[in-house]
Amino acid sequence: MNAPTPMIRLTTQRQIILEELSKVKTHPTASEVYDMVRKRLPRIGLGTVYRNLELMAENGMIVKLEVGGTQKRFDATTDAHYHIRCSCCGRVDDIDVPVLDSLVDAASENSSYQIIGHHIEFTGICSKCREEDNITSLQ
Amino acid sequence: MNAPTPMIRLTTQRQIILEELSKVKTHPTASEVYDMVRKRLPRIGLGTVYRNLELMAENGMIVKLEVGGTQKRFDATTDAHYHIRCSCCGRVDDIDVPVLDSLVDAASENSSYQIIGHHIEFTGICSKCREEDNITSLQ
DNA sequence: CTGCATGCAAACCGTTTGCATCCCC
DNA sequence: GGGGATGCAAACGGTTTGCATGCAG
Repeated sequence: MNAPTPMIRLTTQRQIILEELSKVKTHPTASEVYDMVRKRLPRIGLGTVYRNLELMAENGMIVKLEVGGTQKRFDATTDAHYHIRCSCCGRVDDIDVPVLDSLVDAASENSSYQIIGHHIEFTGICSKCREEDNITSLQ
Repeated sequence: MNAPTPMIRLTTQRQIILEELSKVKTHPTASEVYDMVRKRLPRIGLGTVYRNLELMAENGMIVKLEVGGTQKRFDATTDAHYHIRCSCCGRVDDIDVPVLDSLVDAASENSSYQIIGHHIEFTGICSKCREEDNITSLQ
């Protein structure tokens, strides 16, 4: 499952990916991270970005957000918190609602699964899309 | 956004897709639905399945589950309820935890979004995967 | 030095779409 | 009869992977 971290090599690419991800409070997709990183490392490959985001997520350094929409998103903040996704443009923000750890207990009693965790995803329309009354297709 | 339902034509394909989806309590992916339907309509196209699942979701006849994992999943049960996804094999089941409508109010007070709804997704290991101590890569 | 990490490009997989034909209303 | 629906296949977008080379330890 999560191996005892077999020592994670500190390459320039990894440092910069982590730095750039930590800089933003949005929850960028892999290709958004790629764009940010490419400004500092123009020759980096998209594959490297994917490989390292995945690896850092496995090592608990960052979080891979399993949210709706077509693309995975990444978050350098690893404390438990919930998210809200704009049905219109797909952006994801943190939302300040207290974390309900008790839910896991409640769920454990009503399921044959061995429960690991939970996540709440709110959906709504962000203020930007409301301004632009962006009546495009909802994601 | 959601048009006032411009009358949805009752084709054989639609009926059978809906019937097959209603038959199961799992939450099949589009290609799983395709496989089920193909037993009764061998010439149906995968595109037709996608188009109709999408259309029925827009019309509120079924629900498209915006859950983690690589594929979207579909649910013929439209009442609000939460789900649990197996990190090991990706299957999704219903979970019997009371629906917390109050969350939306709490969220509304702490966000600039106009909130539409929410969904809770638990993650865990299903009993089948535990038996097989299926230590494959987690999704 | 040696093996893990990288850049590059091709492959992959789920989903969408264009188009000629079909068939429900 | 006509317009939406279908089957088919090609295109698409996001992600993964194979491979020769590079570089951290």
